[in-house]
Amino acid sequence: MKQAVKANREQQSEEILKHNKLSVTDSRKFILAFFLQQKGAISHGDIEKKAADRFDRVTIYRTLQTFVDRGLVHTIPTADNSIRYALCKDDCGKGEHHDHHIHFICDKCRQTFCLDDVVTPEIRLPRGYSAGHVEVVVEGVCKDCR
Amino acid sequence: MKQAVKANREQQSEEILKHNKLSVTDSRKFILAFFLQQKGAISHGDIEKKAADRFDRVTIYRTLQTFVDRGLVHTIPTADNSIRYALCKDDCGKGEHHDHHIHFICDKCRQTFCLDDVVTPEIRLPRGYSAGHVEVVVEGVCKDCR
DNA sequence: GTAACTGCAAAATATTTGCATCCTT
DNA sequence: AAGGATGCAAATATTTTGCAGTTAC
Repeated sequence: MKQAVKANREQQSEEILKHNKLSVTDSRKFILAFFLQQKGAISHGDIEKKAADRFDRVTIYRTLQTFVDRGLVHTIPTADNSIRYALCKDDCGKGEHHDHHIHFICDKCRQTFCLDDVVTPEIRLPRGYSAGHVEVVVEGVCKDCR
Repeated sequence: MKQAVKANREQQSEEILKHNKLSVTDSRKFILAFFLQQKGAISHGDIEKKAADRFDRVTIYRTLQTFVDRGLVHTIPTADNSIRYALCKDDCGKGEHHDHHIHFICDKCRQTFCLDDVVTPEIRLPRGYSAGHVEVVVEGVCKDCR
């Protein structure tokens, strides 16, 4: 059963790659499957821990960059200089992300989640400013940790 | 006249340091005066460029850390792994920041501003989540660049 | 005088780049 | 076969740590 789930993720990864016109390689499949497996967002370090023996650190950098460039994955800014990455649910076009959900970082488990159902609020800016992307990051305690 | 303004910032820096029970040293005065002079938020690199010949890089790291710890300055997360720092307007207590303004990053000039008048909105979280700090970062074009 | 701060050296960590080789299409 | 992806080595950049000397109070 578990095998089946894993196999499913692998297949799903492959489809996502093809759909985005990226060549299907081991590292891309692996990293994408890891994203699918995770509930939350992951960092470069998380991937490295999981795959250090299988892929080069540099490959992970390049793969993540490719995913971000192609709109498969978006970054979540944090205050501690450790960028996290999460799968885009919608079809984000090349170079243009249009996720409008907020992000949640749990103070207890330190996991980062995309709250897909919570839409970023309208922000009223002072005269003269025009808004593009709005990023909301909430820190608190997640439903599993309370 | 310019001299007077500068001298004023120096004096102001000294007062802030004393008020926060920090010893008054050259590097702290300099960095604090730099914050006062800036409209926007600054990065470690900005300070280093300005003061590389006067202070050690390590001193800048430690000074910034001290300021954050003591609540003089808060950090602004960015998506490109380059933390920015800005003065706290309110009296933030040791270890506890309570700024509730949003941050704005200009796509043109790449400056980061604290929009002190724009209050962070209430966010309605899904059942089970409890919110602590809410960070809002808006990207767009600032009033000087449009 | 004492505790705290700084500079310097060095270690540890993180990220980027060039290039030869291998793999996907 | 051709272009793209990977691994490896090395260059760069960033951040942390230890310690000895200096400074603020």
